[in-house]
Amino acid sequence: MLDQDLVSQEYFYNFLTGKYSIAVMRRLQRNLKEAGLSITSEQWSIMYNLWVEEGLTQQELAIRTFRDKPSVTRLINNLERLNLVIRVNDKNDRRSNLIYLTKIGRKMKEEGMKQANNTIEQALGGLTEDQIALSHTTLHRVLFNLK
Amino acid sequence: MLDQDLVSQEYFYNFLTGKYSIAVMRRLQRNLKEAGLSITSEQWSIMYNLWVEEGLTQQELAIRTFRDKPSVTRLINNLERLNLVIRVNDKNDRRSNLIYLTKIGRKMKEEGMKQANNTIEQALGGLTEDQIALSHTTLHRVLFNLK
DNA sequence: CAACTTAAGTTGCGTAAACAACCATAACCA
DNA sequence: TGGTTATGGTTGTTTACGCAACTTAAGTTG
Repeated sequence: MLDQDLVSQEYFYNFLTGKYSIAVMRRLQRNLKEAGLSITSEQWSIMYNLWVEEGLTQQELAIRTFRDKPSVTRLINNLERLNLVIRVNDKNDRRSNLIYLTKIGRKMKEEGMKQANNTIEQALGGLTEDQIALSHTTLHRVLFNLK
Repeated sequence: MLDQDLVSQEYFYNFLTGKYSIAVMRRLQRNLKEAGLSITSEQWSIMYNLWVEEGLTQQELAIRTFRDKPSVTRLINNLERLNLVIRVNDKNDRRSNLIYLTKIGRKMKEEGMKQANNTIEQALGGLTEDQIALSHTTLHRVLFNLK
């Protein structure tokens, strides 16, 4: 590869180093904070999945958030300390913890989703529906390729 | 927002929580490791910028990698410990450090870029040039919006 | 049913992140 | 020129990540 290509391919390398993602997550974090929600964007990703469906195992949360098991263990630890979720031992499979929201955690949904949608609007401003849909396809494929 | 929307909008929320980015960076990490390069994907992003242009300040590296100053300080610390880069105090502005590659760091370029390109190929496999180009436009806009 | 394998979760260790507070030097400007 | 402001970098604290090793419980199979 020639050196000139480095610059023209900059987009790829930005992608590789998570530049876009850093930008989005940082903005989400900021929006959450300004709305008075003291959770991180990583914690948000767990909460989001529980807002969609409660009673997931940590394993299932790991798959859905694309994080590894230790990361989920610790995110749940922190969320439990914040009184947003609780672990309930599964009676049918004593290895598993089922994760449920607390009242506080459930109440957080409205504002949490609002800030998420805010962030998305800020990120995608000026793009057409078509452009957004096409990127969807692309990113979906990336996830499929790397799974 | 209705609950059904949560699922159809999943793509946006994956984007928000860095799911795509985690996938790509994890793969880069793995490819680097398999090629015998013991650097993290974050360290790679610093090295990449230095392979393009040496003698950047930490400030400039922070901008180019979209990281904050403390993050760069510590990344440089670790890279210096690995003998891949050195800090050189700028004689014209004694506040600044200019970052240069060592011989080892320079020699790493070939394999480092190869693994990066590998990762990109793996991530974008099955996508057309057009699709890739369009996503480029979209992500570029996102960065512009959030900068 | 005992031995073996798989699965869910936790712990340890090293690295990286955000944010705030800080130090040193340079630039401004009145 | 002396005081203020801005800039480049570092340090401290809390949170998060990746990998490997480990524990405990289920499932499998001879």
